[in-house]
Amino acid sequence: MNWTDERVEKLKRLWSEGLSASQIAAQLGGVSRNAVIGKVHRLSLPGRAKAGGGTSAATRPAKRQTSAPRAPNYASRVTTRTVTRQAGATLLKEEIEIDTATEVAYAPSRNVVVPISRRLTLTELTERTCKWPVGDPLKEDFHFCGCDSNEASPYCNFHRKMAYQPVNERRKAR
DNA sequence: CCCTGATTCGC
DNA sequence: GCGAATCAGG
Repeated sequence: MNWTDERVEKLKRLWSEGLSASQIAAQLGGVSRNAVIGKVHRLSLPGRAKAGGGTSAATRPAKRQTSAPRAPNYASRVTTRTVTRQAGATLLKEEIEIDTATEVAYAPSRNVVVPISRRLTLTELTERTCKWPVGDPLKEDFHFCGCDSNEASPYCNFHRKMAYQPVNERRKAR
């Protein structure tokens, strides 16, 4: 794969947006993260602040609403909470709005923790990321859960249950 | 072990 | 110019 003008432009754009080299490589396709870094240097693009060691890129805060089906006839309060966590390639710092009614609807078992989606695109999935699709594939917003899938399953703990458990198990558990 | 960017150097 | 290997760090 050679560096066409389009690919170079895309590289510049994504790099300036703060995506990591590996993420850019995934989106461009056909190149390694080393190739991306090498190209960045050759283009004399500004490196990441903090010379001499990998400072993680600042991932832009993505405020998203959890638009899940609302439980009817339930008074729903919306709480806002800020969550920060290091998730492998991505520093996630997002303000999330949680509809309490939605939480109940999707987490009927007291032991289940609803994961926060890493919002990965198809090319960013690895062998240990949850491949549960989120949203409408025809929409821009479409992404995959991307949480740690614990090696055995293609899904994370939560979505594995979603995938393999019949709906009626939720009733029984309660 | 996962990841990050930086540098080197044979091609 | 390119990028794998390597380094150095979180």
